[in-house]
Amino acid sequence: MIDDVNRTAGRSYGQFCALARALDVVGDRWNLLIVRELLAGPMRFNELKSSLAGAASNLLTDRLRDLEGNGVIERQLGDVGVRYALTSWGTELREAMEALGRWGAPLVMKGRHGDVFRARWLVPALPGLLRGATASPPVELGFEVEGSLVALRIDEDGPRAEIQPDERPSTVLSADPETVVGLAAGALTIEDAVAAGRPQGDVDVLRRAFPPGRRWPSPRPWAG
Amino acid sequence: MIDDVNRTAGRSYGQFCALARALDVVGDRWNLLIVRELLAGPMRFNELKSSLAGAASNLLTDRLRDLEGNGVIERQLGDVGVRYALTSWGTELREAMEALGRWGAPLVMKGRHGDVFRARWLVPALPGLLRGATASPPVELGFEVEGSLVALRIDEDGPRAEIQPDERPSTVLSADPETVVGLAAGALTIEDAVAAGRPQGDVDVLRRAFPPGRRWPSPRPWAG
DNA sequence: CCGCATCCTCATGGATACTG
DNA sequence: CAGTATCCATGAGGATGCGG
Repeated sequence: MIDDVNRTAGRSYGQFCALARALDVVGDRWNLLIVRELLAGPMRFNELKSSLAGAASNLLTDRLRDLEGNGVIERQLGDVGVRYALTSWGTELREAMEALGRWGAPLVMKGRHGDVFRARWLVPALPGLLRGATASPPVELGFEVEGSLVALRIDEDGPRAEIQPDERPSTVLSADPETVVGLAAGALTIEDAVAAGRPQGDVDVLRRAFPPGRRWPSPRPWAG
Repeated sequence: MIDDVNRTAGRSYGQFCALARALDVVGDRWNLLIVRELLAGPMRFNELKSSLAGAASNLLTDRLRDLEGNGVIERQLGDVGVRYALTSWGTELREAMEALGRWGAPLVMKGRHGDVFRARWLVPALPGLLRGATASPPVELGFEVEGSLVALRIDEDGPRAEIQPDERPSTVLSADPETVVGLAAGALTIEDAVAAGRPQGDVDVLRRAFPPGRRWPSPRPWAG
């Protein structure tokens, strides 16, 4: 408790550059993963802690304070306790994070190597990886992964996802994380995913959401 | 030299998620700033070192090795020595970095507080902040900042920038970093920038590149 | 000069335990 | 539930050395 002043966010790069300033705010370890969690909705401290296994509670506290002080997240004091939520400015990180996720998609194609998984992470990931997809009339479907349901809706405005929706879509694909992530990343076709999972409802709805022919924009030398 | 094996890139988040995997590769401190430097063209080690003042040389070496091992950058052994350049996959980070820069733009609007500046940083920043702008016929202009010339071309495909172009555009605005960065970030109008700088050539060319009415997509609570 | 490698110091991150 | 307190390992940052 010696000096808690000037505890903003680690060390600044000291550069007059928008990217460097952004990294001063969200570049520290765990910060963008906290934002990813909150992109699916507000969370309690212990929810964050359990979802971000590996982050110590003190570190999580530090990061939440930093992000709050910088206007990225806010503490909501409800009658049930403290909830953390993105501010409107924090929500605008979605575009950058979706772009980073698309860039990293080839890395998840190389398989899961004992990594942990949370269905909540699909909420920003699915729309990000399906960026540009539109459908009219809209397509509504769901993925059931490890007991959690993620709803995906594609309409004229593009794709959106939601965790634990109020009503269950009539078409749901139950599958394991490898299948759903691989499908979203383009490593699997919808036929692969349907074969590997347990489809419920109209398989043609799934085919509309994941038409064939999606390809990586450029070859990946290390993909072998 | 005890154990140099498994020195990939710091500590992995251990999450089966494209964003987390991406951050495993480029999330370490300085990594994205190295990529930003190389987005403007290949660089020598000492160029990187001087442009990224504050990064120790050993750390820079570590990061360059990591990025090379992960396929983001490559070492080019020319007759003049070693040059570092982005791979094609590394170049694809541009979209994510432009998005992060747009998100961080409000932070540079709050002014330069003794931060260092390099004209090279404008090369990814200007197109990122002008994203979506098109012009036909194309607009070509330049900014002269601290002795360096940055050319900006906007055509039907959008904006592109280049450091130290082969030929000097006929319209060039000489100004200080605050003016150019503020203009790009939307904090200044082109009239402000022209008044603060020394325009050479056709001011209407500048007006075409920076039409009035650019606004932030949402209010910034902390902007005061 | 260029391209690092070594050494040292201290701030930061991470794990465990504990408390209001 | 929501954090503190404490301790330790690691990584960042600065200075310097050194072969080519």
